[in-house]
Amino acid sequence: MTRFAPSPTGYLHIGGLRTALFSWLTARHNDGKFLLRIEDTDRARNSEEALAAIIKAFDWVGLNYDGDVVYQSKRFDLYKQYIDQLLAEGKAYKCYMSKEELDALREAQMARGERPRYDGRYRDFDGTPPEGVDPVIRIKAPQEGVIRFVDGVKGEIAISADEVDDFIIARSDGTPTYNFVVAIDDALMGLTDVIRGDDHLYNTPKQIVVYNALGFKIPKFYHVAMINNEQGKKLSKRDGATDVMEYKRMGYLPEALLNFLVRLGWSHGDQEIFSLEEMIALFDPKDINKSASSYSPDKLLWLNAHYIKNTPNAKLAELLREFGVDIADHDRLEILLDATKERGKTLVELAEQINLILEAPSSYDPKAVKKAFKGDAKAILTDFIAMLQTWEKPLHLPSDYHAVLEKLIEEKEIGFGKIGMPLRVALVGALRGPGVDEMMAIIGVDETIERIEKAVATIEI
RNA sequence: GACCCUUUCAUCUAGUGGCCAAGGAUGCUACGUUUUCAUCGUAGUCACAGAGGUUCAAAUCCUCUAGGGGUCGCCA
Repeated sequence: MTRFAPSPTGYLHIGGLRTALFSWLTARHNDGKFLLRIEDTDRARNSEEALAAIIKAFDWVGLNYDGDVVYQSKRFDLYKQYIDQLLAEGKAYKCYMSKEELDALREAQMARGERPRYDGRYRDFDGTPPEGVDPVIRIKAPQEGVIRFVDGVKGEIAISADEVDDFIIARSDGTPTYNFVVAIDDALMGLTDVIRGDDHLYNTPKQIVVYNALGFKIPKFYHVAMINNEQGKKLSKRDGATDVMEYKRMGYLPEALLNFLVRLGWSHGDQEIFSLEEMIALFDPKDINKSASSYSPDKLLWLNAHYIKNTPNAKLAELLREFGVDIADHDRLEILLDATKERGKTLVELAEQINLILEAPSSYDPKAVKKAFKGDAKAILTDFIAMLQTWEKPLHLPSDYHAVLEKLIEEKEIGFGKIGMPLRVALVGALRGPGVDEMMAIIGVDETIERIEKAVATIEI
């Protein structure tokens, strides 16, 4: 039983998706459940749009969660019960310290070179509380010893008790705080494995304090190191997209993104390509790396190219709709995509490749013209048109067109390049792209002749 | 500033004391295939952060130093 617990303050971050993936894989590997919980206890910072964006991103990559989404904001009554319980048991207490006093205390501690923390002044307070102050509730953390736990990634972690102060579990307005509700929910939802970013490492001892105070069973923790940029610094928008949905817009396939992310901080021998099924079969959180990894988009691009090549054409045609290419009903769909899908590393590039063929060239690349439209190119192209027009066999497949070319070469006693190059430029305006046979088969004989005629008209001499 | 985590090619990583004068992948550079581009194939390029120890033997264990990251909120 695992979970992903984002706070709805922005889009789904690429790093967040990796943690979610690790959790999801752990659950699926063990035939367990994967739950989604929204950490929205801070009402001031949440937004509906952010929540919708996160769910949408989950949808896109295909990580399914079990049961209903849990909203912490709807469980305040539950948390209140536990606060009252701790208060009644003397495991928590009211603190009347003002924010100003707290700031002053922190500043003084910093000045002395200490780690700032609450000094426990109201821990055993039984005097008269100051007037007009709404108290916060603090939990009693152990005052000596060390808090230990075994992290599934990092190994044994021991944090001295005096690093953990009596932290606030309820604000002065009565709302509960993060470390308190996380521990309660993780326990109540029955989580066995908590996989999260290692920026939470220091929250763990705090949450253990809550587990112990409430008598809950402590789950197994896994703290996954962050993803940095190529320079090893914190990943920012300048290093490329951090919003998961941005990858969709850039033409990445979700399976490529997931394959890329799973190999960031995890590996299984030398294997690079993992289908979702293989990931589920092979993933074990104990194999997660301790150290931070750097984000480098090259490999993602390579993976994306790989997955595009291996996606069925019908599926590709459907995906391409979002990129302005509607070829689902094209009668040469198979030839078209077979010819182009090895040339586009993203759906955006693939769309460009397709348009290059489907749309008659509006101009001819000057360099290509110089190279191809010379010598007797004009005459050869003209001859080719004539042959196409009088060809008696059907012209459907690339091989049909190839036969015409063969005949031309034979009759004129020329090399393939003599016709290939100018023909290519006539068809697409440049010296690149799929084979001319394929391209002619895709656009058909009429369009082929039209394009060649148009090109011939531009050739001087 | 204090505390915690971390350190193998440019990047992702394999590696748990001898199989490692360190393997795979991406990138990059050649060459081959291709009428072109791409794909694909072959080859090359490139690393154990540094210094001390322990040991017959260390990338692997220990110590220190340095780099990087994280945390110190009535945020999550």
